[in-house]
Amino acid sequence: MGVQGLLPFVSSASTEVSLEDYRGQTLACDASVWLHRGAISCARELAEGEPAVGFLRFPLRMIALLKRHGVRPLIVFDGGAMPMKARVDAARAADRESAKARGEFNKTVKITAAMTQQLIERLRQDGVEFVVAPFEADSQLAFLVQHGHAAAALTEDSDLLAYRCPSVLFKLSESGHARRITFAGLQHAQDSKGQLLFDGAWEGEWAAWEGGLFVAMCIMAGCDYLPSVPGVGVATAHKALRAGRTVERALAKLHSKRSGPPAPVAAEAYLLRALGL
DNA sequence: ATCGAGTGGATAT
DNA sequence: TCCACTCGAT
Ligand SMILES: [Mn+2]
Repeated sequence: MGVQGLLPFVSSASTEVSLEDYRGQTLACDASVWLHRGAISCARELAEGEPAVGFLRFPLRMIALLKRHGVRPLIVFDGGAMPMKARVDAARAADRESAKARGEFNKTVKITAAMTQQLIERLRQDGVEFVVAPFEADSQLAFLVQHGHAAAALTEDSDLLAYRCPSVLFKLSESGHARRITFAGLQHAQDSKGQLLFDGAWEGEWAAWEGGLFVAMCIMAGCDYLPSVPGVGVATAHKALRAGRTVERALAKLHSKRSGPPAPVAAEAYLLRALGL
């Protein structure tokens, strides 16, 4: 899921880059999207339990693409299931079941531990480095970049920005080009009218976003771990935080303007605890 | 304007 | 594992 609507919201902060820009460097690669895309090529076989290895082709091709540009791939796999993500996991399992009933095999694709293990065996043979994250790959990718083990993360997941990953590459194409968003670059993100989103409204505004408001915005707009607040997306969360300048005042503002059923209390409690407030 | 639910898509020839 | 797009509701 990621943070719904976040990438379009901050797209002005993205720049076109080439893998050539990372020649001689390491990129931490999100294995899950590559595996899913690969699995589509043999979705029916996988759905019917037939032996299949075709799903390996796409990830191996992407690794070859990186190597061709002199980039060292560090493949990051999802590890254990996150207890807090059980709600989303259950919803996806139900979606897969109904898709199977309708014969839409593309939507039944589930990456199993056995499939992950097959790719890992190939990586071992090929001498490609990899790590298995304790839980989701998202936070592991951010960690690797934050600590200098990789120059950037290569993924499709907007959650990497919520995890404050310093540099993220999205939408890699066969030509070796991608869109890069750096966390620091968010300071210059603009709205459609050219106005800065996270700086310039008051003295030191960017420092406040960098120091926690941006993460709070992502959580308020909805994450996989909590039921989202109805009617609040990225834009509304951004406006409330900008007007309130603190999470507490932003939440109070949203409460006061709220119509309809009361907002879930649990989400707010978790948010405040997550932010240490 | 903004949200969110629904739909379609990612492969490969 | 995710995203982009459309469209009705608010
Ligand atoms: Mn994620």
